Amino acid sequence: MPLSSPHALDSSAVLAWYDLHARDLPWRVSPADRRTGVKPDPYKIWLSEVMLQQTTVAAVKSYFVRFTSLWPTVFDLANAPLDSVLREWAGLGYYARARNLHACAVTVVRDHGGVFPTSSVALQSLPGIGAYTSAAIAAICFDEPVAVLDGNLDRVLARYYALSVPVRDAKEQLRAALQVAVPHRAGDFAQAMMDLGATICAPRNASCLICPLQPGCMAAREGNPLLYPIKPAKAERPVRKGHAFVMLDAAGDVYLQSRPGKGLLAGMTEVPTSEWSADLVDPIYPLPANWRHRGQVVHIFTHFRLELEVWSAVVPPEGLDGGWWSEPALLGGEALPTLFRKVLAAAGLDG
DNA sequence: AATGCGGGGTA
DNA sequence: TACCCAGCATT
Repeated sequence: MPLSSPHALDSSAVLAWYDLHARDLPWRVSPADRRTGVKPDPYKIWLSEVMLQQTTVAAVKSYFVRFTSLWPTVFDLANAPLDSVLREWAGLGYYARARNLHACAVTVVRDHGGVFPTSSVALQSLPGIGAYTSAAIAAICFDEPVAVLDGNLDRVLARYYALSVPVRDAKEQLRAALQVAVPHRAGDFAQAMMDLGATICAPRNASCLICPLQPGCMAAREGNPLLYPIKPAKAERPVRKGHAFVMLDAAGDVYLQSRPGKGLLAGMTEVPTSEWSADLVDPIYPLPANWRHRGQVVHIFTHFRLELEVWSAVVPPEGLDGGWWSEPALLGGEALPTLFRKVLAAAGLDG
């Protein structure tokens, strides 16, 4: 399935569009500043790129500002306790990213004197930095002429070539087609293509009349660009059910514990729960008490839907092991993922 | 090559 | 509701 278009990908047209319409983002050096010699800070580009993995710009902005305020350099982040990094990451999702972020900072300080490697190949050996992120950092910070292929580019290129198969079945062909189009301004080109995908060639709206790539775009020529990219068959989302137990002591403090270091929500904070299974079984309470049903919480993960029945009770402070008691007013500072903030809210706590 | 891994914005 | 987002690590 060769890719074909009567026009090569016109990087000059894309750059000209970017010079006029670049998004203003907290981690970005504008094309105008870039031309005067301003260089992006690799630390901030790296941090933003990790946060942006499978995460929207809107969700990332406040986290990015918070992180750079707390830890302005890679040395600050490397010296921070992992626990505090996980706490600040809480709510952003994909928590392995936070662990890898900290591990990467430690590696850069210990093995590279606090200076990020400048090639995409070297960058990709660092924790949490894969094919996309290594290329993005190398292009944006150092103008390495490398193809930067993310979800936006998948969509833009699938439309440009009217790709008749799902993107995952033609990834390397798309990469090769993009690679030959990378211009001297490799960093601006990468950001331009992503901006184009985010604004003009969007998932549910394609503004072909103002698109700099329209002259060669096969999907635009066909007349229905939203037909692309072709979706692979979707698996349906199973349901898992269980119980969550919110325990309060006489002072009103709530019992919390840490999740295991691997797997779902690894290392994050939770309240005790039952096993999660396809069929709801009767609750087995952690302690005998006057348990009260406080309602149900529904939470959607990528690969399953979770329904938790929320129970609460006042319990004696002994008989529990491995966790700690937290004042309700301090819950905001705990590494609680959104699921357990919902559970606490159902039990009448702010979360 | 396929799977596990969050959460929110948006239509 | 369903989709999709500046993907990576593991198997």
